[in-house]
Amino acid sequence: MPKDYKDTLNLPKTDFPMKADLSRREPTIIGFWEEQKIYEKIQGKNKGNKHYILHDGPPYANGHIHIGHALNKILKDIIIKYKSMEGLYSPYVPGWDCHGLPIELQVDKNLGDKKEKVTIIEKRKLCAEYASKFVEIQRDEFKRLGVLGDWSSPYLTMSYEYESAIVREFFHFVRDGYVLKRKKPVHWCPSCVTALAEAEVEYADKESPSIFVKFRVQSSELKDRLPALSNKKVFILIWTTTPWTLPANLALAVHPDITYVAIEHGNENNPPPTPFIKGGQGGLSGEIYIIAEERLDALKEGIGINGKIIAKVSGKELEGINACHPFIDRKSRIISGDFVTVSEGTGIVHIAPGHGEDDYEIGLRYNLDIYAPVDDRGKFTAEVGAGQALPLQGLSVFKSNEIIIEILKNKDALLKEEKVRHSYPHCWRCKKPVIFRATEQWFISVEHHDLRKRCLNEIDKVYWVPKWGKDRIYGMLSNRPDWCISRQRAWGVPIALIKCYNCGEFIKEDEVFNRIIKSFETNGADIWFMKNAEEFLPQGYTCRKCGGSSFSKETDILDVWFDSGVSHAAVMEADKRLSWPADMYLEGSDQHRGWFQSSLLASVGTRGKSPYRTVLTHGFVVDGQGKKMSKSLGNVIAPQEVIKAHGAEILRLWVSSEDYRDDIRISKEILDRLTEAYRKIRNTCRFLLGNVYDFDRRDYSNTLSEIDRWAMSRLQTLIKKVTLAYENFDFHEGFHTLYQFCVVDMSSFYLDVLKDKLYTFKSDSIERRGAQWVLYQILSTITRLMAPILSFTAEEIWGHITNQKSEIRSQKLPPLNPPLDKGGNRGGEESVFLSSFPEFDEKYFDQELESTWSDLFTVRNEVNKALEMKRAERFIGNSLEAKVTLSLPEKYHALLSKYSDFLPTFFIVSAVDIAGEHLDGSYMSEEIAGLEIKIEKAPGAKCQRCWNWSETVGRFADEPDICERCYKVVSG
RNA sequence: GGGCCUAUAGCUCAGUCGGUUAGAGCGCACCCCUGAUAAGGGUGAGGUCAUUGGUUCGAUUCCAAUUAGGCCCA
Repeated sequence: MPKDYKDTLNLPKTDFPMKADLSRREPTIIGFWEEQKIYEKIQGKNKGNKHYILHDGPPYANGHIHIGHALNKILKDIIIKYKSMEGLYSPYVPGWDCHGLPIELQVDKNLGDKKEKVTIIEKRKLCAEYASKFVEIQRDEFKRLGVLGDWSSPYLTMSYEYESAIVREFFHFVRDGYVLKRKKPVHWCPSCVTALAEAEVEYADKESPSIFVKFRVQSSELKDRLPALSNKKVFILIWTTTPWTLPANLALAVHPDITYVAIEHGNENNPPPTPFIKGGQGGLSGEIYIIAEERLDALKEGIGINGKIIAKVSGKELEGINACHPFIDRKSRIISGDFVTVSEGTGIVHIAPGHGEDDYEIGLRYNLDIYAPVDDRGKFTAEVGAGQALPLQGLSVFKSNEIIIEILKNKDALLKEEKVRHSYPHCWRCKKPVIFRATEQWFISVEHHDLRKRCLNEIDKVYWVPKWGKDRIYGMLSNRPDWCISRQRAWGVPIALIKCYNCGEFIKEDEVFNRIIKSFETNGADIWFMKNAEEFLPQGYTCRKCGGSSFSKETDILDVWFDSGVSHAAVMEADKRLSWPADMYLEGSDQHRGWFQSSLLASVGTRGKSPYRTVLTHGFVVDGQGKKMSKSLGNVIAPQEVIKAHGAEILRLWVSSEDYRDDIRISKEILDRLTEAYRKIRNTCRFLLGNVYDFDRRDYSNTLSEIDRWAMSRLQTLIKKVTLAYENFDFHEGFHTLYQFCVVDMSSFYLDVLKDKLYTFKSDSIERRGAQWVLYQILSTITRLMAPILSFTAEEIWGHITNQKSEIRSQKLPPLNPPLDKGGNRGGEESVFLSSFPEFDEKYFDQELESTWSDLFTVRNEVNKALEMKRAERFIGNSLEAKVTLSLPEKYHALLSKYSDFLPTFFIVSAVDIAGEHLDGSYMSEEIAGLEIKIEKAPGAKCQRCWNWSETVGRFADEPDICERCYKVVSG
């Protein structure tokens, strides 16, 4: 039994555990950050430095967080931590969106039958409580992700200050003339007598009439444009399933680019099969119908029209022609809209701007009246029929369908009638069909003072990541209608306007506005619902217009997008911790329509400038197949589950590893891969820690061997790449670069090669100390490079680096200071986040060295292949059993000869020879022409201490099992 | 149906301003080591660069269409 030399070696020592046990350890680290007030210390340290404000978009305070929230907050956290380590003042003030329908609905649901009895104030109180509850829950869930921020004082859109800021900003718009009241169709439940939000509408099957209606076109309208049709009975054909909207018909819409045909019904070559319709007078021979060409076949079959095409015309050419309303003495103009399709109907759409979304939009464009002669209970008003006697007044619209069909028949305007079953909106509460009906709503005009144009200009100045975000919001904003800001709801900030009871004039005086703002500031928006209108006015106030002295309050509330849209003013501008404008807004790509846009409008409208300099958007989280997550598909992955199974750190690593510009995938396999990657990084750091346990922390930078200088240069390259990745928000590139550094440069090469030196050399030898110095630099550097992403692990490692955690050290060593550890210990003893981000150091970067070594690696790879072949033959096991003989081509001969002493270490073999000629039985390289590699057993015997094979083993009588090199160490 | 976007190995990503056999790491297979050990090392097999057309001497790269998927609208 040979002597055991293990105790004479410097094997790695560390109490940094290999097993991360993240889900258990993470809460401890969060506790450490909280107790030590690390976030506050970061802010204190950077206060006064250049700002980098990332303004948090408020998530909705409803429900637990999902994986998309996690993605969003982690991305924000990575940026803020990076910027903070760079020395920028980058506070994180989280916020929540607290008002709005979903919360109100949930509260209604909880109230059940009691809902009708509670007052608005009581309900608002319940809503606030509900929102508070989820603010608490989400706050804990966000903190659990390792996100650092000012969690103790977030901004809430329902706080008094915020609510008063909302009305203040609203008044700003009012004062500048942006705000107007206008009719707009909304979903309306005639049975509950209330407006419904989209979320309150359920789609269910319903039977409706399906009718084809003729609109006569007078010859005079056609003379110039379509002379072929003049002097004939020409009709435009439309199809509808809501006959009751016909009294409100004001136009007919065609698609400008669709081809329409005029078909002469039942000409002599093609007599009509009469009677061919059920329940109508039908088409008469000789009548001409205009329909979309593509609908021709379907309509021949469906409604039996038949005949010769006598004209073809594009939609564009039809535009402007006036048709006659079938039963009201009114023109119905042909207009063109892109929403018209040929998928059903006739390719021509009946337009009632007061009763449809498209109809409304196109109606605005063509300046049509937003006409809806229907009251709150869904009954026709006296207005219906425009002065003509129609038997519709006071009749429910659903019941009037039959009568209207009867009228059409009598007027010979009905071409076909049948019933259809289709999906139709119903009220979620009473389950009855709803209608679309124009009601008075408040708007912010996007044309006033060129608001739209000014916003588009600002979009141009913002830096969009990824860059297509600009096109997206630009397109959306270019086409968006005026901003409808009123909601007929309880849970929100009221449109705090007061109107004269007598003349209807709204008060728009600063004095009144300021009183209201003040009142909201001290009492919250609830006060609006508690006091009379007069109480918000100065004593004895009279209407400036009519002198009236009684007033009423507007009771609609503001769209919640207005709430969050003014956060730039309510938070960034108002909060002492922040500043305006923000350097970054960072949200999912859905916010191009949402927050990015509402914030832009709110800011440009009142400040003339965009509230953000950079907008970064991420995609949505989808499953491993790229499909969206849904309960019904059963492919939902909750962040809470991932945290429980793997730890929040793995979630953070996931966020950093994927390209968030696109949709990002998550699956079991992805998480498994990341867990592996995590272990590799962790173990690399553990090995580094284990090998610097006895480092004396002196400066060895001037005594480095070439391989150490190579490692230092690679480290500089790493710093450069990772920093660039953070700067460009390409976190996944940073992750991949760091990971590959750990795997390729460190684990599989540098650390493997270094073991011999670290373990077997004299512990305080200059060679070993130099290597330790480098390992320390690497450890300190990569820990800080990973900190914004792998925050928990970086902090854990940092504790060991800075000596706080280590029980192994026998003596307290002096801390490392720059330049020994550049940036690592500038007040950063306590937390990695108080240290500085690593900086590229020109001094250690050596491009020439790296490129020389790149050639050496090419040869090394070939040697590995040769060794592997011999291993497969069972000729060798451990590579140290081998001696390598090289025959080299010209190009490599000089290079390798220069490194001949180093080559055994480099290849991790016991001996290397460079031969001048062809070698028998050698491996012939395919990579390098002329390279031959011969593998033989290394001469001598295996040294029991360093495991190298050497002919010097046995020369020392007192230590017969070890080599000369080891003998010197052991006996010295 | 419209706007914006995506598609490179099992996974996550590079790359090609159009030009010889398309890269990396992981995973996988096989092997070695047992002094990073629920670790470490080596070798290898994996891709018609979504499909189909077009431009070009030449396309994974440019263009168009299609398919699949995502967000926002309708």
